[in-house]
Amino acid sequence: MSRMVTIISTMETQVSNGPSGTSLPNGPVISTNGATDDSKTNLIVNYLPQNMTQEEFKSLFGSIGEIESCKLVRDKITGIHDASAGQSLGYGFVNYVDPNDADKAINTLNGLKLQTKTIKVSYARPSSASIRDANLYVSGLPKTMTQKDMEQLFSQYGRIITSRILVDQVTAGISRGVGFIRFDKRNEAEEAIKGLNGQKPLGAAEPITVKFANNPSQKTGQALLTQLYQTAARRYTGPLHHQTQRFSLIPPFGKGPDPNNSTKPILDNLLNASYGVKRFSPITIDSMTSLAGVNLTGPTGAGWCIFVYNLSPEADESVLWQLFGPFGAVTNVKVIRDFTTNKCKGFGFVTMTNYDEAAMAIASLNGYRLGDRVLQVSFKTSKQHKA
DNA sequence: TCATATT
Repeated sequence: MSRMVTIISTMETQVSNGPSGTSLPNGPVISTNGATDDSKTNLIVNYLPQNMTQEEFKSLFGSIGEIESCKLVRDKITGIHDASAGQSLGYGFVNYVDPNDADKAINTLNGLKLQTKTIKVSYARPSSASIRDANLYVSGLPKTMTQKDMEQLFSQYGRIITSRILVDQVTAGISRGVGFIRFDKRNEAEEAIKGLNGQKPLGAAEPITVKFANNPSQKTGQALLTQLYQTAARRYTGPLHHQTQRFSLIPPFGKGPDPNNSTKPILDNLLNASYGVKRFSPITIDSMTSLAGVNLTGPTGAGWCIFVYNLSPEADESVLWQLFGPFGAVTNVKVIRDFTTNKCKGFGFVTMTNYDEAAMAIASLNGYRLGDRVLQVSFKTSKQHKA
């Protein structure tokens, strides 16, 4: 019965690290809200992979700079055993100590491909009731109408935060005639409904329907259970139809969901040489595991540790996220640096949760040409001898 | 008849 499961809105607080250098006796401290002014330290991150955890989220954004607080937003579910582990809503917030790091995070991580998603990193608007429930569902759109056309139609009612037209999965690219428009303010959305619901767009045969979109946090119990089932099932079978997408390296920047969000891909120089080039190493997984240092670091606690060799002195953590993120769940990355120069010593480590994803990343990235360097990628062994 | 953007 769907009424056995009720959803309450989330009012979680953001987990804080506390002031730097201060040790916290009882684990994470609960801060008051993140920045509520339009400070340049607080970011919103959208389109995160469903299975990304708070820890991975923090690890990813912590690689940019010191984090004041961060939070992966989740559903709070009552009526189900163990309500503490709510489903990720696919977005989160990061508040940096230094505004420069927030800027750097946008430039570096916006557009990053993680599994099947392309994440979006942008400044969070000041939290306010007026910006909530400003999302519209539009149906009956002419199949020829583009996202741009739709935005043009709706922009007369206010500032559009994001828009999307759903497309057919199989015939990839053909409009399903339905879409979403998120306005900056709820009252703008209300005006758009009044002005456009039941109206025919210039020259269209049929009128469109404009209404508020379903709120994800008030989904029915049934819908949530099927979603839980589907995400659970996917863990075992793997997202088969996404394989080609997962294992190709394509430019992560420039085609974000929001064209208004400018990206300055500072990693372009690092990744340019490899754009569009699929490089699959001929070395098989089996042959790799039987290579010299047989003592693989097993799935000890965190996951599978991967050794990455021949990184440039300028390499940073975000490069490793760029490279490995598309292959599956990455829990941690680390670039080994010289203590005095702070330059990369030529290698680093990546931890991945699942063996098959780690193996696929290795098979694809070992021998991968990054700029003018050829990477050596393998499972970490207990001893990395020098050749 | 709807993918997941405001703590």
